[in-house]
Amino acid sequence: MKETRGIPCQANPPEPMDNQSFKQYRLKKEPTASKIDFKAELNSEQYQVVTGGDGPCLVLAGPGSGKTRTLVYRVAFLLSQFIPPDRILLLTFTNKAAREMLRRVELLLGRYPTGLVGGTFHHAGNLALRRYADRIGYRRNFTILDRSDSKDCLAEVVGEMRLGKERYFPKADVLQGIISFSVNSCQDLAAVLDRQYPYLARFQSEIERAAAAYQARKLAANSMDYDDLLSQWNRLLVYCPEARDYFQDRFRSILVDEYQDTNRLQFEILKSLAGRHGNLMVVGDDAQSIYSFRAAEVRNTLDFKKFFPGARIARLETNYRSVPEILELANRSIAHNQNQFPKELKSTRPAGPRPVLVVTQNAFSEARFVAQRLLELREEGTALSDIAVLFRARYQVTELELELAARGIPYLIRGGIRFYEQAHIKDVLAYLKLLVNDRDELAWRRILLQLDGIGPGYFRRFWSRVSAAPVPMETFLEPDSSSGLPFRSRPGFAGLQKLFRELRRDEYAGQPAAQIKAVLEGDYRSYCLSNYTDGPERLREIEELARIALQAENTERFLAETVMGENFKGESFDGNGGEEQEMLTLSTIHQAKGLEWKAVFIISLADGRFPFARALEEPEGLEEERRLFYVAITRAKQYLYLMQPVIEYGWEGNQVQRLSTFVQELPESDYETWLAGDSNGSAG
DNA sequence: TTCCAGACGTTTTTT
DNA sequence: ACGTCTGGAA
Repeated sequence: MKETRGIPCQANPPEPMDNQSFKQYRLKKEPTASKIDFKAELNSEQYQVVTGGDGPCLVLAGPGSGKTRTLVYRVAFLLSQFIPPDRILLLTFTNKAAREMLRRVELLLGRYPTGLVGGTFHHAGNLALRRYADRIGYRRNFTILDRSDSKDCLAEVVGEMRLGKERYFPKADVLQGIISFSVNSCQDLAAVLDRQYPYLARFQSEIERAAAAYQARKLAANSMDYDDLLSQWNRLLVYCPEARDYFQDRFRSILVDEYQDTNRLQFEILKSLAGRHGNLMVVGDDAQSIYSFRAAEVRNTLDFKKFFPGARIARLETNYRSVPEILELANRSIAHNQNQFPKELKSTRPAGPRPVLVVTQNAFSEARFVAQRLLELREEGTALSDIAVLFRARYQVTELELELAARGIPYLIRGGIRFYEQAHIKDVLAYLKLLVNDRDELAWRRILLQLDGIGPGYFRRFWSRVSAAPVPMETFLEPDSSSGLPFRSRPGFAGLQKLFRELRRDEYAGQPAAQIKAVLEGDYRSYCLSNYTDGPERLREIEELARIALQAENTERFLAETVMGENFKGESFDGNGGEEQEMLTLSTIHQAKGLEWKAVFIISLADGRFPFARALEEPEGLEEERRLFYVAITRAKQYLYLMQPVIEYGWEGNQVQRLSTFVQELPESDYETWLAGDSNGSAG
């Protein structure tokens, strides 16, 4: 999978498209697409979409209407029309959705079509920038900052500018949110402050200065944050005609899944990419727009026709997934929203069981019920892998995790802390980052602060000297480069120099797995064991990381994919590491989008937990939460359990919680109600 | 300046 | 219960 995806990162300028090389693709590589009998395999709605002509097209698709399938078949159709795979761009929003999409392309065609670029917007942005970053002032070997890196960087900037001294000046977290929203929504900071942070408006000029300094800092470190992968890509398309021409020519067909989640910035990118030919097919469902906190613009969907005059609009309103009882519940729920395209979803499935509201005493009895019921379902023939438990926020699932662990039920948890965001993983990645980009200030910082006797102060001195050098790594490796650092740090510093001398030898070049091993064999193993109580476990994870790295093409690619979260299926390790093992899925609703299970439990359906209290502070908050509920319900094919814990086991004693608004507003005839039988809902 | 200990407040969703 | 912040000692 790794080597077949994406634009190769080559140093030379793009070659012109020539038909000769495309012919080879047609004849040798993609015979399968032309053999597909589209008419036989698709229903009439889907067929219209799949075989429709070029030009802009908006597909409004309800849940379970086979929209990803339609998109995948559209790709196959294009290939069968002799369009070479490398002239197709397939975009979506999350890694999860991207993986699913690409998996199905592969499944349908028998193999991944060589050259087809598919993945998240960030993935595509990364590839585009690897090719052209030098045109906008960066170098092509830039490294990528994850959320906490960029937060640290921002905190550093604020500290140096002495802005933090102002009372109530926003903390780095908040600042990052503001800046990120401004970038993604293409609004200037003043507008964002005005509309969403009026209480911070008095800091406007300071925030603007901090944002500018942050941007400059990243440029100097030759590193980009997640937002840069989009905004710099967009800059490239706007300011570099050569790059724009290249991408406009190269991608003669662009397909976007989960379009309702795109934001203004992504829209601008799409406009540039599809600007010349307009061959843009987007598929989405406004009722499933759940990323407004990331500046998703439902207007992109609602006003598609305005932006792309002459656009076709197609609808997929048949639902193949859920039994009518579940679909009925979903339709009733979403009808409470004002802002939407009303849709008439029809189920094709025969009648099934009614959804069930299960009232339990508290989160522990809720967990017990779920565990017990899912074992029964398994007895009745539903595979564990066909069951999911969905929740609004990560912390809501802890009681269930305990219960599952106690019963030895295997599960895969999605959402929450990501594998690559853990300290020990980031530590190791920092070494690799320096091998790729020795201007990466945050990587240097991370590594040097591990040394005894070096803190932020000494690091600053070190970096102001070394960053001025033409090649920071060379300067670092010079014998006297530790001058100015405290005596105590000298052994560690020398060890670090030795490690990097080793890592720069040819046999490590482009071999991230070998590099990771060398880092471990340096001082990191001891560091890990002496700093973390669960050191051995962390080491095991690092070895796992090395195993994954074996698959990577080179270090640069490995780092980018890892930081963008593409390398880990479940974002965390499961005990057995077996992919095919029968496992229950635990997932945030956000991450569950686009997936389906035979049986679905939605836990924590109490006001305040879901709808989530803090989300209601936003103006459109309740509607977005309801869309989230809608997404959750429509994941279920046959069995749907709505779980209500009555008593909140909180810090300030126990409190009775109201049933979630989203269930209350449904007619009681649409579901059954069960009272979970166990009375000893003790807090274990 | 670094580093440790203890207090504090805090808990969304993703790239 | 968990990372982040603060203050004080080395």
